[in-house]
Amino acid sequence: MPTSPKQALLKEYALVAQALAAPARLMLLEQLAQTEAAVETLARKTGLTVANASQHLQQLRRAGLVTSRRAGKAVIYRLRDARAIALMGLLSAVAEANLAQVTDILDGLSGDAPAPEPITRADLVRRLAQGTVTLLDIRPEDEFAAGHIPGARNATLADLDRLLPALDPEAEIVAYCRGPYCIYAHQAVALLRNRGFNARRMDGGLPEWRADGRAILTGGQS
Amino acid sequence: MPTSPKQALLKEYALVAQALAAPARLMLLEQLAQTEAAVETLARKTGLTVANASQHLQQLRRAGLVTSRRAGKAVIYRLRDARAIALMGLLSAVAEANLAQVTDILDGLSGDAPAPEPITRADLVRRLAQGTVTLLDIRPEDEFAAGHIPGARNATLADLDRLLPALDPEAEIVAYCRGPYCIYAHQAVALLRNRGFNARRMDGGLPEWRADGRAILTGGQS
DNA sequence: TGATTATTCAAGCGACTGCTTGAATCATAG
DNA sequence: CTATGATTCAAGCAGTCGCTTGAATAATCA
Repeated sequence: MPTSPKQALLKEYALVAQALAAPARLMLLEQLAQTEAAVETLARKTGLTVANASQHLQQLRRAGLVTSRRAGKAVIYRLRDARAIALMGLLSAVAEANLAQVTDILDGLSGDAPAPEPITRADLVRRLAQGTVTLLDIRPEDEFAAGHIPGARNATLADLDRLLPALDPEAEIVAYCRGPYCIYAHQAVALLRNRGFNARRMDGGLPEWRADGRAILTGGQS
Repeated sequence: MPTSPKQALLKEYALVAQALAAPARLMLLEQLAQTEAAVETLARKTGLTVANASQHLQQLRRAGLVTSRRAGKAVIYRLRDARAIALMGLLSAVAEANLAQVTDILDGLSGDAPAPEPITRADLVRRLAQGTVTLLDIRPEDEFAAGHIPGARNATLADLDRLLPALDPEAEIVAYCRGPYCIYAHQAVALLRNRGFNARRMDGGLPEWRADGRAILTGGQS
């Protein structure tokens, strides 16, 4: 018998979940959430071999999470729609809520003192309008150039110490990075708080900000 | 070196996705979204062997999606929180939006004419208050008894033909069942429309209704 | 206590995954 | 057309997954 429609449906749903079930593919999705990219670029950023990345990307495409198009000799992959971002976010939310392991890892990042609650994106907008907050984008320069929150200043973790003297010690500092799987912002906040600054994370990363339909600024260093 | 925190995090996230990556576990989650239950009950409802169901349930527990408690000689499993339902819903939403296969299967269920858009839960509430709609719960009687939407009438697919004469041919009929993975409501709507009734599905199933915080009626046949 | 019922454990199997390697394909540039 | 660069395909290997089977635990009941 030709397998019931119910079984066929469940198999398709499982296929989507399966696409999210490998760390390598989560890394690729995280990168793709920043901006579309060619296979070779993605392979380099994630540390995978090109052939391996290609295979993972094809699996993501089969699951309907990404699409690809040819551009000259390169093939550009991109997220299919914002739902993929929502799925990634929910996945990490479930993991953080229900897996003791995850909270341990994240707490470990923030050193001795517990990190404060992240600021919501809506609140951040208000604070930015008031000018009562310094916003840091903790991602590599090329990702910052591909799009960032207006008013944000780019800094990698390595840069951060050098940047400290230029920061207003009175203003609150908000850091963000790639999104749910990215720990740069966690680490930046920990470092800043160690130095005595009043720092916290933004809830979500740039992909979530973009998914909200909020303004994005494209182009070089700010 | 003790694997970077980043890798460790991704592995945990992947673990959650992996738990959703097998049709058998999706079936179990669908059942658990109706009501908590013992291993043997779940095994019978899903057609799995008891040992197999037990192993799947343990995997779900490791992923933080369900919890268990002992009750006499039985072990009762239940969803850990509403996030699991959200995750299941999003998974099916992505699959339906991005996988041609899925839409083919679902369209195949509804016969010749395409099915109308489902009614939102908020709209349904309004229509129920006005009394301009007949609500059908297309699930087995025991699940209906464990909780259903107030005002709903229980009917399995097999019952449905017998029930037809009692239905108001003028009123619109709305059907719902277990949730995102359940096709009973699809099938019921197709059957009713074939018979000339004005029928459509409710968006989501009982678990989503419950997750909204809406009223649930518990107890026997209505 | 021993018998019963519900669940879990442990071992084994066939199938599938993720990764590597090396060759094949495809589009552009000379 | 051939050469080059980017990607994909194909084969192979170690490791994991899902399922089955039969035994081992737990909690109740007579």
